[in-house]
Amino acid sequence: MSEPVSTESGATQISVRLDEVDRKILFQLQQDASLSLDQIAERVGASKTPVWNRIRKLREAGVIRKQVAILDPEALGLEACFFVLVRTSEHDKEWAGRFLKALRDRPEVVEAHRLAGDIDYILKVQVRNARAYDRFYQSLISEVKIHNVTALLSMEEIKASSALPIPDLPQKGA
Amino acid sequence: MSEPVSTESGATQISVRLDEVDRKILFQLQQDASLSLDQIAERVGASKTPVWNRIRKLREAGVIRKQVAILDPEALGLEACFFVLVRTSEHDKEWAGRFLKALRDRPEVVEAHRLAGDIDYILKVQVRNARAYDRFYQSLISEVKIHNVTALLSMEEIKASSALPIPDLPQKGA
DNA sequence: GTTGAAAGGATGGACCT
DNA sequence: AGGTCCATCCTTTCAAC
Repeated sequence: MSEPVSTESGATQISVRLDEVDRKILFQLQQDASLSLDQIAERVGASKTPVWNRIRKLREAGVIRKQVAILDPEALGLEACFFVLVRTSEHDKEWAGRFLKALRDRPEVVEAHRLAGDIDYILKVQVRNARAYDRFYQSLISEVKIHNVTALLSMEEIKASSALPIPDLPQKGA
Repeated sequence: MSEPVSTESGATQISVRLDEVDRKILFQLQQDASLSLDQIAERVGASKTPVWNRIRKLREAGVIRKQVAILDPEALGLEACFFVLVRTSEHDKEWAGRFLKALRDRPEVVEAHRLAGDIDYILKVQVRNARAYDRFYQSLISEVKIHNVTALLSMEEIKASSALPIPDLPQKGA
């Protein structure tokens, strides 16, 4: 028995070394996580047990965060998608905390990043229509003070990939 | 009861009527698609078979698109995320086709939208570092002519939800 | 909508290469 | 280390109520 490697759920392992097989497994799981072990094993050219052990380790190491269903926004009636560029004059901690909470509390904010440069934040907001966006916007600015907002309306989703690019293995002996 | 609607894999159903139970199921599956039927049934307050039938229908109707593993970008060494605002002078079909192909061919382009307004496109690009972004950028502009590019560097992912807001689902605190 | 039964997949052990 | 076989448990799937 080896001692259990304590890998907490939140712990991000920076230096996870992935070999070719790991990357193939991740590639498959990013495409379709409903595949059976057998199918994955076949596609990566290995057999069940080692594949299963690798998946388990990748989960424990936090490389695989979770497994989710991807829904169709249009089927849910969410036909409007906005990217919102936010500039603020206030940069104190207290403001940032309230802004953050305001974003977290609103499910229509699907993504939010703090940026470098003169634009402070970018949000991705998924709503039913322009009116719903305006309600969101009014509600947000009434909760936190924002200096300047630019909304970019998406006309067409050209590409939407939940799959991250999996980096190439550093070639040893190259 | 309605006649079976012919739902091809790609066909987007605009008018899918979802009841409370459907929405609860979708809510759960967006959070964690690795839950067993039993667990989902318990959480939505129904029992196995009807839940199973609903999930099946939601899949057939295209509301549930797929099931994927979500990976941790940092664990993969993808520590830089850029939002790229693209303006172009060329708006002909041929250019758009080549631009689209260029985006589709590059896995580091995780998301791309065509916009209304004076910015024509927004891209989300996930790469290892600034140098990798520059390589991407040089490669892209050498392939297609682009009038103006602004890159916004993410300093911090404040919120990243693969979950869409499901209309009319009572949020906690209501 | 509920129960339960049969089929198939996941998990992990033992053992071999 | 990975591969094979296997045994057990859990889940999905679907028939019957």
